[in-house]
Amino acid sequence: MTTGTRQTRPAQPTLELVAEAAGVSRATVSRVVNGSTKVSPEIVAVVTAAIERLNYVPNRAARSLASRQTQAVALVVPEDITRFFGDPYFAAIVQGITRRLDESQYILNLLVASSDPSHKTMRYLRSGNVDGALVVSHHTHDDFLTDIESLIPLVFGGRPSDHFGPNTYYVDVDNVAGAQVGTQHLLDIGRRRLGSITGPIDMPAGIDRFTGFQRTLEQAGLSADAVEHADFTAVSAAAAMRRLLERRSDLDGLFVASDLMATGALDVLREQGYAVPDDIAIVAFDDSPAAIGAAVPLTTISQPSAEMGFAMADMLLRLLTGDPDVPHRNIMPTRLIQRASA
Amino acid sequence: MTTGTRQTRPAQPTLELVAEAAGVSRATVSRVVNGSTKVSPEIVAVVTAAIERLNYVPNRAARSLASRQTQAVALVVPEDITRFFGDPYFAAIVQGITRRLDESQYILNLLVASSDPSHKTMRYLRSGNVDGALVVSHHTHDDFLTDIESLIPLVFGGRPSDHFGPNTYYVDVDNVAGAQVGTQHLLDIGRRRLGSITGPIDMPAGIDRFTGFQRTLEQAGLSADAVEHADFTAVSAAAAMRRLLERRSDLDGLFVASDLMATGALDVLREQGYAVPDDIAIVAFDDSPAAIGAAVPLTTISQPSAEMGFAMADMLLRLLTGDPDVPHRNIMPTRLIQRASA
DNA sequence: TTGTAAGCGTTATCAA
DNA sequence: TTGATAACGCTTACAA
Repeated sequence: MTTGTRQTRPAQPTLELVAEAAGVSRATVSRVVNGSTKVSPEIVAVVTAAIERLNYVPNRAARSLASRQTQAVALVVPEDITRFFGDPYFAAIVQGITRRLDESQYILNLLVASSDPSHKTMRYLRSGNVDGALVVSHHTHDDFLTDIESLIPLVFGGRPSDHFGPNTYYVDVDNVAGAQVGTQHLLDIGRRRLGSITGPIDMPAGIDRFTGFQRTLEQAGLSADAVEHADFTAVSAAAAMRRLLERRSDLDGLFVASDLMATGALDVLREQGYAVPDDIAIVAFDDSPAAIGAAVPLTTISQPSAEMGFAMADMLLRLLTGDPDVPHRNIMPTRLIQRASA
Repeated sequence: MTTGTRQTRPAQPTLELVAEAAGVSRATVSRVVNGSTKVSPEIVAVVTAAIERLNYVPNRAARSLASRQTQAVALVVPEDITRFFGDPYFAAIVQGITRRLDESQYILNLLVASSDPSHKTMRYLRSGNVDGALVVSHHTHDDFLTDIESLIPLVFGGRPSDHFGPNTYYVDVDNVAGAQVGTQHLLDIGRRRLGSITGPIDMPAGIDRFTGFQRTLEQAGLSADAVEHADFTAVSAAAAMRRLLERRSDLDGLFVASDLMATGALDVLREQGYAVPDDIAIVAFDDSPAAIGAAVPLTTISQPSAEMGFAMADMLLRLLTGDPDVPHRNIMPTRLIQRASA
């Protein structure tokens, strides 16, 4: 074959063909393919043989058109690719999701898009491509999903914004409580001049962890004004760290809303000659691989990211079976993991 | 609505409905939706209005059943999720691919699976889910794709194994030449006792980079037996580094087949008290973010990973249009990037 | 238990 | 330029 010869691609065998080869009707083949019990063993054998021989695989478009099901679910991530790949948190979530999905017939379609998500993603979800969707890293202004909610089941990773009603399904941790434990740990080891680098204030996880920090300091009668906001990236956290040090060079403790951000903060601290934890102790959040791999292994609030992904997928799958007793929320535990940074 | 009330989900409007609302035939609506020029402006206006009003979105299953096209392509990655997320190389590739695909109508379906790939992945590809596929991180034993090749266009990232004919499409760099440049650099800065940590020997990229290393040493009349194989992960590279040091504690230069692996090697070297580059100089491969972020910024062979992803997608898209002049290979340039490690 | 036949929501081929 | 009408490949009542 020479370059550019447009290849004639052999058509895949159809149900029709298998039926003919096996000497039965299309309906019977369909029953065999779908594992119906109401087919005699002999016929099953004949049909199965024909399927093998012809190397038959059902056409998904036809199948989903007829059955009104796709056997696929989407994972919607309203972030750009760089953030998606850059934060180990997502890796853990996806891992958990696929672990659950692998035991099912469902396949996963990844929709990672911050740019124009309202359009392409919406279209995708509304075109009947998937039976349901998982949503992580949800921002409060991402209200384009509210319409989708009435079309297909949605499960959120992290409490969704208030655009969504109280009947929304989600898996989360108690971010406020987690942040309180983390901040308290800094107090417990004797730190009193605490600062925080927060997540984005347009995300519940960002807000809640900040709230936990504030609340703990209030209760201790300390000021909580050494705060800078960032967006869960290392770069933004580094910038926040610089701003923080400019305002308050006397900090002795820092609560950072994610491990990845803590690595960014660490870089700046090292660069400016601060020792961690001696000068400044750090407690982070996530307990992702980034925590262990950090220049100073991070004391951090562990959340079971992979298990959360698993639970999300499980919740969605139950929803898809029409299970009437799926609880709307699943709040999973956090715990303090002590390492070198605090 | 109470917990568990099975929600009645509104059906999406169909072509039929739009046609009725606009007072035209289904065929005409279809023409408008697909941007046919042969529709009078007035009718276009009427139909468009009806589409807007009803919030119509075409059903993809029906469309692809009728048109025998899916407007989707797959990215097949025969690795497990952990490796996929762990190596910045994949992030760059995916970024390049989506950059190209975003300018098109096509959507991307990610198939990341090392376990039982022959089954689930095959089935997916053969079920008519996608019009074509991109394959990266291809192992020589991954011969399950050979059947697929006759069904849909395939474009490989990296030269595929010999299971595939000479008419296979792929985007690659000259790994042998790149490795030669890297190894030569170590010689140029006066190192003479060189070792290498290679990629997996079941991957062309692994083999070729090793070949480049060997060839350079041969030409210099030096021995190339201080070699350990790893699998492109940091962990495997760390183990390889330990084995290497056990055999040869007098190395003064090291060529490592990827940045990620170099970070694993660096950890071991630091742990065992070797200074980089003073005791041992290192040249790596990829020029991914891992190279800059490494404990010692890495001198490395840069390959244009994102551009390669872009080129792969572009090649596939051209193939899908039936373009008769798509070249079978696109070999992109590498170059040496000097940083601190050598 | 098996077969017949009517959809599923599009596109595409003809006529008009 | 527009409209019938027949596919596309499968599932699913309904009959037999």
